[in-house]
Amino acid sequence: MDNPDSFPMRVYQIVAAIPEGCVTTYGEVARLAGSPRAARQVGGVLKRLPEGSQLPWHRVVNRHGAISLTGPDLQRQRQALLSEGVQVSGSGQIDLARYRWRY
DNA sequence: CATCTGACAGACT
DNA sequence: CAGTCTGCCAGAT
Repeated sequence: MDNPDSFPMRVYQIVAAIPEGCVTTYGEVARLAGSPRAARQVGGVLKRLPEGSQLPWHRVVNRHGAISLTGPDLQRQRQALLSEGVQVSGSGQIDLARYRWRY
């Protein structure tokens, strides 16, 4: 297991705190995790989430408010967001000004 | 141990 | 507005 201060663990705790019906960006998660320029690693952590994780990873999008995944993965994230009231265009575009979570 | 590769972002050209 | 470069850091090769 990772020690509590590891980057992955900090990311887990932050993402777990994002309220339902809201979204935030990879960069924001990285910033809150204490590594303002490690946005890319946030994606890396979420990508390797253990099977069956209850972490709301779908509430994390890129700085443009767009879903960064492609193909079927994009549709899964889109559906997850739609089901909790977040409007998402067919291409995966979200209105950040409206749904962005402010810490 | 050296390199490469990203679910990104910000600064710069 | 579209490329290009760099920081960051875990995993894979």
